[in-house]
Amino acid sequence: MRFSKNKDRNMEIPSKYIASEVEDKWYGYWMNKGFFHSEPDDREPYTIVIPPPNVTGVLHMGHMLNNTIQDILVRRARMLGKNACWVPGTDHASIATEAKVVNKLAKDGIKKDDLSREEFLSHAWEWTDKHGGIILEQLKKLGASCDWQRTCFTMDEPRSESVIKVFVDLYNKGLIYRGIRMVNWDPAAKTALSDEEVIYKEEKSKLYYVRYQIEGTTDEWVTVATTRPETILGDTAVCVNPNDSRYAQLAGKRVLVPLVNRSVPIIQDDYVDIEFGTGCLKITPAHDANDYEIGLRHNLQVIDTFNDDGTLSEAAGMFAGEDRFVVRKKIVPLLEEAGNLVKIEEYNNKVGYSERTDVIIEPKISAQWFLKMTDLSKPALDAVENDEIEFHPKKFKNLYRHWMENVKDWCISRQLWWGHRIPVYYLPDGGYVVAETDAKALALAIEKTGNGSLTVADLKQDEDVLDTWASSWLWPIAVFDGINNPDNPDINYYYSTNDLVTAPEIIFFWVARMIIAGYEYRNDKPFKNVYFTGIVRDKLHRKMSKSLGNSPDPLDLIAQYGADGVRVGMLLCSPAGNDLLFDEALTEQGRNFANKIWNTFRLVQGWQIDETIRQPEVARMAIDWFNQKLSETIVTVDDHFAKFRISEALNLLYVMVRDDFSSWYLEAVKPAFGRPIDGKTIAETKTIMEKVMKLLHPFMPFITEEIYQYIAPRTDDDSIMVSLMPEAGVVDAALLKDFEEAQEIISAVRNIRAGKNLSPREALELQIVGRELGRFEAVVVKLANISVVNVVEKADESASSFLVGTTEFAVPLGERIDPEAELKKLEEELIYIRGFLGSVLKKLSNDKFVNSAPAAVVEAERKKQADAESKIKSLTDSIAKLKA
RNA sequence: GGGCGCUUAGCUCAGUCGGUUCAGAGCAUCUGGUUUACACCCAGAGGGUCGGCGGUUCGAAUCCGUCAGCGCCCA
Repeated sequence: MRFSKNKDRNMEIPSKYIASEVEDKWYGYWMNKGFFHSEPDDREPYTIVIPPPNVTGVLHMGHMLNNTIQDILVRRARMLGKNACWVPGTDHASIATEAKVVNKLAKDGIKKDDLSREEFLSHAWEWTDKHGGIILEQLKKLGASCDWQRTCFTMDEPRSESVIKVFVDLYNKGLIYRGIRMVNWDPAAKTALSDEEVIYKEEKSKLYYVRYQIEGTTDEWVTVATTRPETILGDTAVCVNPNDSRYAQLAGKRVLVPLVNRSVPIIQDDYVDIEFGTGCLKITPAHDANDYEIGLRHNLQVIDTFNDDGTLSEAAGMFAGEDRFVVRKKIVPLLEEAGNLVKIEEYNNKVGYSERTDVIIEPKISAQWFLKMTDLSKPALDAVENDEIEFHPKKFKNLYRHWMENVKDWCISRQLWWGHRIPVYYLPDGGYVVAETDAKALALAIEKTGNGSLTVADLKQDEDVLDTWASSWLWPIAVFDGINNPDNPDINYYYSTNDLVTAPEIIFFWVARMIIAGYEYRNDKPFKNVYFTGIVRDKLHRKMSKSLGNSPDPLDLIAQYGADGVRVGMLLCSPAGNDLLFDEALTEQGRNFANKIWNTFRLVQGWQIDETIRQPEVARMAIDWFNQKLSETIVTVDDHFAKFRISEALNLLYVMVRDDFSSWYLEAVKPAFGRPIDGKTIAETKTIMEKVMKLLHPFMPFITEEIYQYIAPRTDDDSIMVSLMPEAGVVDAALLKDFEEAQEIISAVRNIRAGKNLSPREALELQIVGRELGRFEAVVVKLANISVVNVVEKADESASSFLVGTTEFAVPLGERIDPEAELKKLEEELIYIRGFLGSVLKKLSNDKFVNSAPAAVVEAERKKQADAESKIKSLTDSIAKLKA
């Protein structure tokens, strides 16, 4: 069916722009025409891959900001004649999604532990199918010009295949290994977390001083300080600093662990801080990362006293099955009873919480899969260092360098079901093989064991899945299927991509790893520029969050202010790289701006046209000027975009539309009330308006399309979003300067009117002393409502005078002149200029300045001097005249 | 504790190479305005010791040092 965008051109245009009535119409039209879709061709490509939001997530303000910026970049690139492709998609978000599914099942009375892996996954897919993609539909409301035909999901088939293929490849390169490590254990999700997924919070807690009896004595003790008395049951040593003379005599002795009376050695290690607590540290290698390292150095026994769910295990010897925090409470009185508790102090420390489940992280010894990062990260570090990849703002380079130079191996396994299952297959008699598929694994197993009777059923695949980032780090490659088909036309054309827009909080999780993957798998950067947005906060600087309830619903905002209004509002408060303090007043400002634009259109559209009238001089001059102004604006906008100063580009256009276009240009060409406009001026005005709409289109796609379609007859395929941006002509700076002078004259005359309460309808005489007014005289005459411009040698005695540059102007006021006020005004100005002249003369009388400053600077000072002297002369003349 | 960054108008921020009448923008505030596109508007005004101190320089918001305050990252 053919989409109809024709409208009844005779209908009266409403005085207020109603966004909700046009936005869906144009989005539908763009979709229908396939304008968002890209295929490789001869044009230069411009590519962005979306930071994939959580598949079951909903749109929040951070997405709004991020995707607004991406859409602006993509729409602009498209209008610059590039083949623009913005690839959308979603992320499976292992932990977050699994947690949601577990909660949902719990509400239905189903425990995850009672389900098989397959049963659980079918629930998870059901959930994904139901909620997945909602967020992408929401992006359409924002106007996002994504190539929806290319929508990807990190767990769809090509992407899953890519992830597994990469795992096998890295394993075969010797970069993946299985290691026993202290990991951040989330006892609620029962999975390991990366360091980046742990949030440390300052907490009031207690420091317990506990004494351990020295073995073989009856009343000799050492006292340790600990925040975690429940871990005492896993102690396998007590440690002191070798330089601590207080404890020198303890070397080689043993102590008894309280309550369980286990005999453990007293060891010496530099790690112990002599100043902290008692200077004596208990060592629990299974439950503290530092203790674990010390344990390795001193060959200590490792006793894991916790279960995966955070309860104590049989190995603890007591409290088996009870929660760690319950045990902390219960163990204290027992220690006291046994005579081991010395004292308890209040203490502030930082406690790690899981980003996803918000439970306290338990350090835990665990077998995990790791990726060696040192060699892989080298090219990725270099690329950013030498600006092959540019960060905007630049300050993030430092952060990146610091992380990359201290990069740790990446723990890529997660004890979850929702995700890409690790392609490691354990053999019946020990050992394992790594392969993309069951069949390949079996073949490998047979080869490895020489046992031809093995079947798939004999292989046991690893239960764990891969960290979500282990799929999203391939995103810029995988969305073009560049892992599975490294030489396909899409990847060759679109990769590497141009810009990535994301948040600085995932610079390590995601950005750094994408760069690593890019060089490893394409030998090329994944993107040229990374633009880091700020965090959206409320006006009290608080991060927007569900729990605070301080985040507006983006869709409500769009309904209320229009997508264009919200986009403008977001950008107006988003300086590059800084957090933005969102305030609904800004979206209101955005809506008001849309309305302003709408009314300029109403004005232009409402004029009667008479082709027989000659074009007035004033209109011709205004058109000349505005075209220059447009060129100047385009040059500056280009520069802002080149530097990713998107907010500033919008600000410039905002001011240009409101002031230059509406207040100056349109007022200058506007025909007298009730009169028609000449054909030439209306045609040129519509051309100008069309250019202004194009410049605004990336920011405000809907209203600009509406006006573009309305202002001239269009073919069915003619849309502003696929039109070309206006180009800057040569800027005539002298002309712009002359117009500025005209603006100053007009403002000054208006000020005189305001001061004297003169009606704008009353035409006034304008005197100019000693020279002609210049090329914009007609504009001054019209906009200041001047009856006649007279070149005079001396201004009229009863005139109010003013200076523009060094030229004196005057408006004769006859009886209405107030000599007192006039005198006061002139004298104040004289004082200011004399002061200014003084500072200039001071510089010029300084030989050091004259001799060492560049000639141009000295020359400029001399010019200032001459101008000031000239001004002083005309001011003193005027003052003398008034006093006479 | 280590590292990085920030501090400019009431608020949020620009300010390029140290040099133009350079201390700026938007918002907010105040004053005036039902001019015929727009009160979701227009025309004006006020408001800053450029965090403090010291240094370099003919000249510093800009460069250096130092102190204070704030933020982020890492331990």
